Amino acid sequence: MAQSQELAELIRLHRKVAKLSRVQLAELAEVGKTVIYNIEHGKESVQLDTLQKILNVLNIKIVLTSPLMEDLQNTENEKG
Amino acid sequence: MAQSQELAELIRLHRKVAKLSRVQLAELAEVGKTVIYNIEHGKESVQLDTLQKILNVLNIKIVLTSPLMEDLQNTENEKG
DNA sequence: AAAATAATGCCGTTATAGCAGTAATTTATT
DNA sequence: AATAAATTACTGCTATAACGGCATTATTTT
Repeated sequence: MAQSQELAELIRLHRKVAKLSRVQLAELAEVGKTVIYNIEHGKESVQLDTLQKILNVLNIKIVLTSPLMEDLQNTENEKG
Repeated sequence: MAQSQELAELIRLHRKVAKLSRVQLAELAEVGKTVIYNIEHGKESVQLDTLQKILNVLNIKIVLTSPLMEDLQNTENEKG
């Protein structure tokens, strides 16, 4: 996934496009403003659930993929 | 993304398929075994970077998507 | 089936993520 | 261009994620 720097800019970009200040985003996401500050300053060490709250507000989805999951997906579709 | 329960089973499934014990996975991922134990027991509160280490070993990718990103992607491809 | 080996479960401790508050800086208003 | 308003930066504090160690349970070997 995104390196810390990328995550930082991803969040920042989405926040800016949404015309939100950090405090506003923090309030909407129901997290402290420090988290957003930290993330945007390249700190990769964020709780998954905290990040999720922020991503939800910004309409960003986390998708997990793997060869195994794709295989299972395919097998699922081939049944018949 | 996956709820905690789903993440738990996602990790467990991949670990099992890879024939790894928690301790082995922990060592490969260079994290404590407690983290894996916690995740597999449905604890959503995990550090992103810690989770990343585990997912790397299990060959699971985190992908972030959003309408905005897709728009930018499209605009990028339409240049010409 | 006993012994040995391995895996899982759980606990006390420690480092730190996330918190609210305040200072500094930037932007908007008159 | 002052003043006000808003945003960002930084700080000390607290709750807890992650750690290793030990106990328990499961699996394998003889």
